[in-house]
Amino acid sequence: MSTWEYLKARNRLLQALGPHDLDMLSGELAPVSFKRGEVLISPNEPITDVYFPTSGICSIVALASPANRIEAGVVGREGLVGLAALLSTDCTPHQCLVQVDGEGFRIAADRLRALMRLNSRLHDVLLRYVQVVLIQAEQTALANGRFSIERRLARWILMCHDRIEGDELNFTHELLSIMLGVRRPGVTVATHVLEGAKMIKATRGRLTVLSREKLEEAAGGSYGIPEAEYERLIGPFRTDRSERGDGVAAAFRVPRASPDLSREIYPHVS
Amino acid sequence: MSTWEYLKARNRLLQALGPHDLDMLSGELAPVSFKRGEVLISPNEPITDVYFPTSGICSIVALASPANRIEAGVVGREGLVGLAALLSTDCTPHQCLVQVDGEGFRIAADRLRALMRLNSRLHDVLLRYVQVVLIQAEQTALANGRFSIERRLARWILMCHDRIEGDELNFTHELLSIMLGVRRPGVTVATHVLEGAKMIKATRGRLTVLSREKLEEAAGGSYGIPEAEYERLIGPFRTDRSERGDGVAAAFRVPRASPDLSREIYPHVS
DNA sequence: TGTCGATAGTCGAGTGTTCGACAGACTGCT
DNA sequence: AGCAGTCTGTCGAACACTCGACTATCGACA
Repeated sequence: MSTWEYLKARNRLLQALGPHDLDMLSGELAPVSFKRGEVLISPNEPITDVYFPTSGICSIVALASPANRIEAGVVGREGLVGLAALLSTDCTPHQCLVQVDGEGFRIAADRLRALMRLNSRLHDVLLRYVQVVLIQAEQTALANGRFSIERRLARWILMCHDRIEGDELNFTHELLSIMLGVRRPGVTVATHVLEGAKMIKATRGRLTVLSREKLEEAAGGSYGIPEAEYERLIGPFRTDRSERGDGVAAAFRVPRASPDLSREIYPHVS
Repeated sequence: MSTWEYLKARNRLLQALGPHDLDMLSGELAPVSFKRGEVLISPNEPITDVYFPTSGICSIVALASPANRIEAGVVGREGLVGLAALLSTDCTPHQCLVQVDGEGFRIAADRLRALMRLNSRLHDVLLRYVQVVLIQAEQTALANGRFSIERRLARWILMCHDRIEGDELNFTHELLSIMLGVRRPGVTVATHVLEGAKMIKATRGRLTVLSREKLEEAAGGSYGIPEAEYERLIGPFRTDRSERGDGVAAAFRVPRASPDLSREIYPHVS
């Protein structure tokens, strides 16, 4: 099995297919990389490709007007970008943009649809993921309506932390404020509270997670439901920080996608 | 064609299938009626049946705890209840309950899934509806995060008005406050503003729409995107108040589902 | 080493919403 | 006609968040 094959299975949806069904898809998948700020899906423009990230984070941004926008969902290596293409649709009014640099695989939307018709395992896994995204959006509606900035910030940090390796998130308050749909100084204040409680450490443009447990408490129930649903329907969700093989079957153990960060997180590897 | 056949096509998804594909489904559909307060889908309980309403309104309620809940979506005769069943899933953490009495048709979830595999038209229409619901949830996240009670109330009234016949909605402020996720007196105040601007008339437990145009203005861009997506992907959306046949092909013109309201809205029928 | 742009922190005033509590008004029932 | 329960309207205080404006700080680069 080539290095590409290993890397493909870093995306948890592709991993969930298992070796046999992934094989079927494999020829269609082309490696890509994502840069922060890149727009993967533009509102009301045809979706030609679907992306399966193996690292990095993308945001689904709902917008009513350019000034009125808010994040409605987060996608990382557990998911895919271009969901509308699975739903017999060619485009969507929302946007999907890259928040954290990463890599992944691209497949032509019409090819993926064709394969879904042929392969029921693929069909099932991807539709289950749709269910998770739907629940994530609904939970975001709940959080936005009923939780304070502080709790929503804790929730957001947890959701991003689930999708990265290591504990460092490179986000400015400005960016956070856009995603949460609040004012920038509001984020500054909320950050201080979380920092004061030793949940995170914040430095200029960077945010380090110190205690997930405390953050989950701070999120006050706004975090966890879509994540649990993912685990129930698809499989293990978070980036595992304690083990090497990510809990993947031996045949699917993969080298790290970002070797430059490797020493920091897994000091004794390589 | 029997009266049941006419009634089935009152659901806009079934209507969108067209006579031929609806025929395929028809034997599986059993008539049901919904009463306000009924819970059609309970959190984390198996979804055995999917419902296609022909009248009435249901809410998709997102909840983190019994006290923390908010409406994340609205379903009427344009949609279906039990979406998770289409997504290779047996249950969902959210709730679906009846807000306005109505009628519709029930089909066993596994039968519907089987038919979706056989009939690509059915498959497409239903997945497109999933896309609309997803966008609705994302827009709700946006509205909850960035719009005032007043705008959200206007949005909510419009969404319900789209799904009923006539202009009267029987909702208490208490109920509205739960759906919008705000305090009850907040709804009272917002109602007064809309009433003062002659957008609605409010009496005890009842709310009459006077001007959709003004309401759409008051909603300030928070209304319309999922509705437009529905029309683009599936077909006409709103309950048409100006015509008799609802714009449906002659073969699908139907008698009203709720004969008791009939005279009020269609005075010369029957 | 100094400059400059980007990021973070702070302030007082104003607004929208909650909170707790209660008073009034409508409606169905007896 | 009277009562009970539900629904609506209102109050002052507290709070969360916004708004506009400004300052402080960091860090890259000259």
